Amino acid sequence: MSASTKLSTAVKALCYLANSFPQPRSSAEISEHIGINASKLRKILSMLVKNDIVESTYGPNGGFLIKKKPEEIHLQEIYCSIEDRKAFHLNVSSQNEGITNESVKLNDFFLNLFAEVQLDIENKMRTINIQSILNKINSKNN
Amino acid sequence: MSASTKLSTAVKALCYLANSFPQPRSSAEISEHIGINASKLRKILSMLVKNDIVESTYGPNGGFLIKKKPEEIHLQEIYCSIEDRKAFHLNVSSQNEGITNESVKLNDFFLNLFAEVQLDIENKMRTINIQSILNKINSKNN
DNA sequence: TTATTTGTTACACTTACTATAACAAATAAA
DNA sequence: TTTATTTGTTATAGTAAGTGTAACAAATAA
Repeated sequence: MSASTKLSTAVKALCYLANSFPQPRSSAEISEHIGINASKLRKILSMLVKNDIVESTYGPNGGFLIKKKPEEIHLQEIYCSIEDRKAFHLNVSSQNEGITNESVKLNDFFLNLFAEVQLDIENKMRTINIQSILNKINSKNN
Repeated sequence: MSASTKLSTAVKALCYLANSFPQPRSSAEISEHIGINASKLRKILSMLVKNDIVESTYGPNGGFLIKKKPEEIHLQEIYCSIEDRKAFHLNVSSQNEGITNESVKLNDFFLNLFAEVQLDIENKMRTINIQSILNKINSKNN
């Protein structure tokens, strides 16, 4: 599952949980609502639980409950919770043996460039939160 | 080969060709210099040839020659030459059957967001050209 | 005619992804 | 205490994608 797909799945689940609050929803309910396998969804949600964005209760009438206010949950925070590798996964070819000094410098150049792009993306994601997404979704009524 | 690895490989080759001008270099020479398989390199360079960034001559003493001035070759142009899919490959989960209207709207939201990020990256890549990279590489003399 | 070089295809190998199943751990309700 | 339910995690079988290299036709200079 790609990083961006995971992110959009997490956001769909969080929007559903935000609208359901304070009613807990099981992985079965959520997965049916947003169209994804329940087991896969639990993997994603369990990471949101570890990062205190969502709380879970076991057993009958249990499920997942949103733990923070929608306007306090930013895309960046969600992304960091579900993905350990850096956003959007940029590589540089780096063979460490027998390459020229020029190649090493170019590798550094690209690592810096990709780090900058990374930071731009993170800053953009920080400006977006679940509440603003909900507003955007609801404002268009077609 | 990931998009970003391809890009850095192409740039390494172009820097080498810029410094070699007007001496053509064979794929064997370039691949040895930058540390990559010659066959793979030819695949990348053949795309630069099709986009008039590099020219190639067959036969003895043939090889690849840079065709434009280093300051006129932008990262964005290189990227478009070697990659058909959009930069950095962002996905949105989109099952078309049995999903809610809410999910559809969220998919649209993410497609728009990723398109914006895409544009930001492209604009950044347009500000960088081979000459500016060569300058940066040479300015640090460690 | 020969040697060389590009451009492209093929292929075997490995790695990664995907979707689902299965089940232990936890817990509410009966 | 027992049962039903739900999470969290592991396993697994199947598919897809990436990797590195080889092979060879097309082109061309010597």
